[in-house]
Amino acid sequence: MPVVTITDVASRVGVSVATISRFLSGGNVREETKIRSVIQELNYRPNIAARNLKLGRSATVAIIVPDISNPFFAAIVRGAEKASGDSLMAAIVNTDSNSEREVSALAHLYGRVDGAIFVPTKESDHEGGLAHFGRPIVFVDRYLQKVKKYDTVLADNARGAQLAVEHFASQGHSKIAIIAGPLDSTPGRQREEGFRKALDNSKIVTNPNYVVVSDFTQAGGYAAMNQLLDLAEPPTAVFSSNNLMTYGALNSLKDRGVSVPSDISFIGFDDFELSTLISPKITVINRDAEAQGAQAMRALMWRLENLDSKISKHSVIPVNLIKRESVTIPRMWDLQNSPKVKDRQSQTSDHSKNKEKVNE
Amino acid sequence: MPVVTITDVASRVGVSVATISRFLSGGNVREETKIRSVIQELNYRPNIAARNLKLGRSATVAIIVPDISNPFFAAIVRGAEKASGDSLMAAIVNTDSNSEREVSALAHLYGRVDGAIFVPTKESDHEGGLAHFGRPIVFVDRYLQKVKKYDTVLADNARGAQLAVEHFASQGHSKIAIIAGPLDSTPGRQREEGFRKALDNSKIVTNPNYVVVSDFTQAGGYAAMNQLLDLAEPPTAVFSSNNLMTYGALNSLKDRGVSVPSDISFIGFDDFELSTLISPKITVINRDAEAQGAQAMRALMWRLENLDSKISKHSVIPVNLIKRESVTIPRMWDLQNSPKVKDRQSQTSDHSKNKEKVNE
DNA sequence: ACGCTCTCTGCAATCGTTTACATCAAAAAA
DNA sequence: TTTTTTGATGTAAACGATTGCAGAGAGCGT
Repeated sequence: MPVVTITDVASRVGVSVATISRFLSGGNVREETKIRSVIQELNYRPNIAARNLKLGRSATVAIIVPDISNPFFAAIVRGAEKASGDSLMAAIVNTDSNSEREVSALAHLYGRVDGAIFVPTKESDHEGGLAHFGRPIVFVDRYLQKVKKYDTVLADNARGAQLAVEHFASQGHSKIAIIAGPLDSTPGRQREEGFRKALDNSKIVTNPNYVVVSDFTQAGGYAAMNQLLDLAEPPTAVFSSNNLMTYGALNSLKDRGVSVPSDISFIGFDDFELSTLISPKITVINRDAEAQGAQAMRALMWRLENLDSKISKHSVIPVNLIKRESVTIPRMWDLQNSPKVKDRQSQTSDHSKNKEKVNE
Repeated sequence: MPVVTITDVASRVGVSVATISRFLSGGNVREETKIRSVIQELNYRPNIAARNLKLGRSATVAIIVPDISNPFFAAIVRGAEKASGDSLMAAIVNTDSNSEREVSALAHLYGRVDGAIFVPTKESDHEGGLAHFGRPIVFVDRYLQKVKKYDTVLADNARGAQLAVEHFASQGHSKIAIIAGPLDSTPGRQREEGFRKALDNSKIVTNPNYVVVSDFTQAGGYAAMNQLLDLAEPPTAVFSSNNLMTYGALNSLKDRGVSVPSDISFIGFDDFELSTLISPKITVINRDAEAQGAQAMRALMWRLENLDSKISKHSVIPVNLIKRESVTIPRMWDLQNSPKVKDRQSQTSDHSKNKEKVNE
């Protein structure tokens, strides 16, 4: 299997390599059809390394995500990859939600890629690393306040929280809680802010106990929900700021025998596979993560073509409410007094029922 | 931001570029410390394209999977990427479970990568494309019978099916069914074969109606489970051959109000996130998918270093049974007669209960 | 017929490395 | 001391593409 080069093609056709090269880059050439057939015949493929060397680029972009196993990040990657077309190669880098690995990834990628799509774990300033990276970066779902020059693709986080609160309110809820993400992360902060603002709009006074700040992990969601349930006056509706915390919160509810939605109404941010398999089907705020990834890739590609443009672009992906079964009207007596969780547990037929089944 | 080359380093240190190059590739050089500091100072990074051009390789491998959004494939990718180290770049390619896109991906990758980890959708012969690709490929979870020269990393599929059957049998089940994957796919076939053999070992005669061949999709699992439930004498235990079909099967059971495990015991192949959130927690056959991906990458890297070796390597990833709540002993009367599904539905208090809740 | 523009072509330099080969000094062997 | 061995170094030729430059026809107006 001899490697066939542009020279082989040229000599076979009877022209110079320059002509072949020009043909390859879309120039006008006399022997077009013959060249085409010879390329086909010899199955010639341009040597990418040589081209990249000459052109001073790598034709590769990095997609840096905390965890590819998370369906949300997987969707981002997939959308981005799909949008990249044939001209670009995408190198996926997993940082395991580890800030240090983010900077080392950036350092390692330096000189190997033309740009990056970056979903940082925190908003910690990688500034040194970022500046040093020296190539276009598009941030997804995170907005570095200190460094304004980068493009971003965010979800409409505030709107999502607002939709959730409004839906709760429309069902008559006023004891509405949020399990928030880290306030030093863009989605964590924006969703919390949107939540507060929506409560204001609905003339509901915000109970500080109903805002518990967690960490976007399943364990965090579990603990946060426990904390809410332990309140003397627990909320009747809970909004969880991301999918992982939703898993944790639902586990907590399940473990404590609190029934959804009859005891507590629930909305999560970001849809998840299997959201329809669990009982009840969970109502969620959804966004098109694949579209978000695609948008990021388009933004990056645009920037690669317009390296000199100074203005940074920010796009926002819309969100929508998917109504399923986890929200209903609050119980009558919840509107009046505030029973202890304990009292309610004894009333949750679902739980005792579950126990029965397992032990039978 | 001037690009710093090996020449800059050389002249700064006061040696020739050859010396720097030798230092970079681990050779012995006099000015080692000085070189090191100059590289640091100038922040020199070797130009990958130039190196690849000279060395005639790309230092990139492709990881071709049907669907990165599937947690199983995501884990494969992750393990592979983690095992690749710094020397190799991994390009992920999604084929959307589309056989045509597989061959076009292979064609597109030709000349761009040094090798590939490939999880084909089917075992259809890409032979033309594969031969033409002309570089090492490690197959994951699929074994092309026609082309024996490739390395493979399979799960211990037969053993998995065997574990499931034995667990069912140990609980007293004999009406055991399988929702099998496509028999022209390695895992589909091996799991089905393992299932049959395990039944034999347990002296259980195989009821042909209890083997329904499906397609590894959620919809397929749903239909297959319906088919089993429609039998005059439905099984008391069902083994589903992959996670997607498990989702579908569970949805079917839920929709038809068949309670797990009191009405039917259930085991799925491959664990899934949230397997603990749904009621009951599903007992599964599990394998370490990340380890499988890592193993594949190691195999590929080994082969890249030993291109001439003719023997192909096949490794097998062990499986284990994770006991949870979806298996129990069959009902007494199921051991004697065979009631219609209809009769059983009226007995599933869980289902009516659910209905009540929704309508309340 | 002449010059002018226009389009296509080939030549050759170039991108930043690696490495075979020749050198050369120092260390080891004589 | 002389000869041989050793090991680091420099020189220069690749690797396979792109592209500025200049040349060669073709087409056209005068």
